[in-house]
Amino acid sequence: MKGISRLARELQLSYGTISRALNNKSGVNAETRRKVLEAAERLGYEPNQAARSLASGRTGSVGFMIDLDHETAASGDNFFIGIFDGVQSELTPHGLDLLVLPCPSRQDKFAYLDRVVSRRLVDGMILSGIEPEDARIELLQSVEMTFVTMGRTALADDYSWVDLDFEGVAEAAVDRLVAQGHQRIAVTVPTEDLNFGRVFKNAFAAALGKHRIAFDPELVFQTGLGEEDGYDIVDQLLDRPRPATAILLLFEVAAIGIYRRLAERNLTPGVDLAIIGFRDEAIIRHLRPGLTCFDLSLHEAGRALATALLPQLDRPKQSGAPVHFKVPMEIMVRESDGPQ
Amino acid sequence: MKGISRLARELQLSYGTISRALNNKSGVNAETRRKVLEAAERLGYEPNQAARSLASGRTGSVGFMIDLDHETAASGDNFFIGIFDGVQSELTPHGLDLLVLPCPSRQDKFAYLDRVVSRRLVDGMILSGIEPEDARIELLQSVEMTFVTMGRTALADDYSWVDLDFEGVAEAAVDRLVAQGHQRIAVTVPTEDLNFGRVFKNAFAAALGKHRIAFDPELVFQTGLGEEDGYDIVDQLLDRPRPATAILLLFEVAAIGIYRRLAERNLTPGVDLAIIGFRDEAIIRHLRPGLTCFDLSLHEAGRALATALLPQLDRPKQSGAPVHFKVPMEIMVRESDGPQ
DNA sequence: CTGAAAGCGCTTACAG
DNA sequence: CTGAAAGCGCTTACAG
Repeated sequence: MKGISRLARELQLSYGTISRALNNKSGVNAETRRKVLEAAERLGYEPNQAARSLASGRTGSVGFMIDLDHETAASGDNFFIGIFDGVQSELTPHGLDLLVLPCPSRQDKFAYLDRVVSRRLVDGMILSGIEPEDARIELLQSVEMTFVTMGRTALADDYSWVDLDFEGVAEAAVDRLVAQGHQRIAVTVPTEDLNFGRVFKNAFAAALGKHRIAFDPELVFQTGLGEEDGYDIVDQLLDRPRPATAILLLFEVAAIGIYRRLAERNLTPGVDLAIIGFRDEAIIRHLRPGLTCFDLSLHEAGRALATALLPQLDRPKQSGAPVHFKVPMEIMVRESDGPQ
Repeated sequence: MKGISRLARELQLSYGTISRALNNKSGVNAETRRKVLEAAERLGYEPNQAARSLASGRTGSVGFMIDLDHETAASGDNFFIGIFDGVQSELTPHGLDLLVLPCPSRQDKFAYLDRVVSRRLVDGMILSGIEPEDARIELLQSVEMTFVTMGRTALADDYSWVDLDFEGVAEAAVDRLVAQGHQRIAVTVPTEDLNFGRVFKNAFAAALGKHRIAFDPELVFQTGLGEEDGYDIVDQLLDRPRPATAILLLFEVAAIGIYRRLAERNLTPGVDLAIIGFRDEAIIRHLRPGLTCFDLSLHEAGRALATALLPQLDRPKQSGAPVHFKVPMEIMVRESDGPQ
């Protein structure tokens, strides 16, 4: 005698009434509901999720797909931890669980997602590591599964996404550097086929354009995400006919490598090269002079993802207008970006 | 007409036969099986997981519970990414999925797990962030859910665990430092109530004992996991009646802070203070002089977790002897731990 | 080797 | 407001 039948016998009520009471459906006597809830609590009853899913067609959970691929994972670290927490904070009150679905590094992302979706493991999906043309989006659209992405594709229009405000970052950084007299501003973007590199580059070019500064492709460096990538770039920045006087980074730890190489060359950040970093993470806070970079709330990003997902989850199909939310990033001025 | 019934009509076979063919059960004609598999492939059939779970009592997935708590999460980052990949590599061939279950920072870990277990979301669990006395273990034992832990409790005997070889680390590091003339060796352990701090401290005391060096509690520093915690410790190490001459770390990034503070005091790692770090992560590889630390395979750790879990998953109850596996950590000698 | 049928533990129209 | 019953899509003894 297990599950709901145990409650039914204990309470002398039908399955239906118990189910309705437990699920907060209308049309249950308040006193009956109280009794059911009390008995459930007392007997430690939790509904069997498989049975519930099969009967209702809903799993009560949301999947968050991440890559276990090395390059992206390296930057992922604490990034996703913060996001997950934000997502949960919005999901839990709605009785929804978050299931993180790690796609093995060896496995094809599309095939992995296809299987998750076909097996009906979750009611909705959150995708990350978005590529400029990401087939996963069409997959989810074709099977009518509710989803939202962390990051956007090149044609970011007909679905909901949340992304960092790369445009805002590019503009704030360029505005500030130009105001300080810089004209030769370099940027780093990922070598990967990740779309945010493209977004950022475009935004950067636009920000330069606003100040009537020509965009120089030679000052765009496609690099990995590591500390060593920052290290390697310094000589390329400085030892050229027209050296860069400033650099804007998309990865946290690259700044550490830049500082190190500058130190080796007896140069000073903010004096010999203006540097603006990306996220204000613990790992870069010890740099001296302090690294000017951007503050953002991962928790807010997570909440935004859940918030975009929830209405669609409640009433699928009636999609409404897609949500496009850019998580604001606020510049934190320190000492690494002095005048030219 | 969906799911298995579509196949049934297409093939003119009963549900039972199709199910048996799909699930690789014995007693199906080879030709029949081939036809079923072909049709399933062609029609893109994937069994509904809820129905399958309800009927079979097995979910086909393994849960990996992680904390979203800040302190532990900070170190977690790439650590877990590597482990997940190792776990998957063993699970996938068995048709099992890995579901990462992030416990929100605000939520009680026991209650979170209790709910997961009661709802029968997974067939087996992997636990991390193990405390010296971790009630979650008794919970899983009492409901007879298969599990293995990443890390061990104080009484690590009647269940399977995989842990880093803290004993090996302590011994190798102490042996090496003592051989170089060090007698005043300090260590950092987590302030948290995480058991690995305890394990490491005991192993460290034992390693000292082997060399007949008294264990001095004043040289054990309970600190956070951050770079700044390393920074803060340097003065405490050196500005005391009998200064420490060496330090052994449990966290990767603490070394960065130690280097920084030493540089400020015009002291050199490996000359004025011997330092042995923990994991050989990208983030510490740029340190000069190079940080002596330990190499380990996260992938192997993940594989060990899955390997310990799989036999129990196949035949529950017939537990067999619990697996206790320590992931070897090999010392990588660089320049930060010179003679006294 | 294959089929018919019960059953897994819930939810949800449908009556009353 | 409550009960009786069908049904969600599979698996698995049980016959044959």
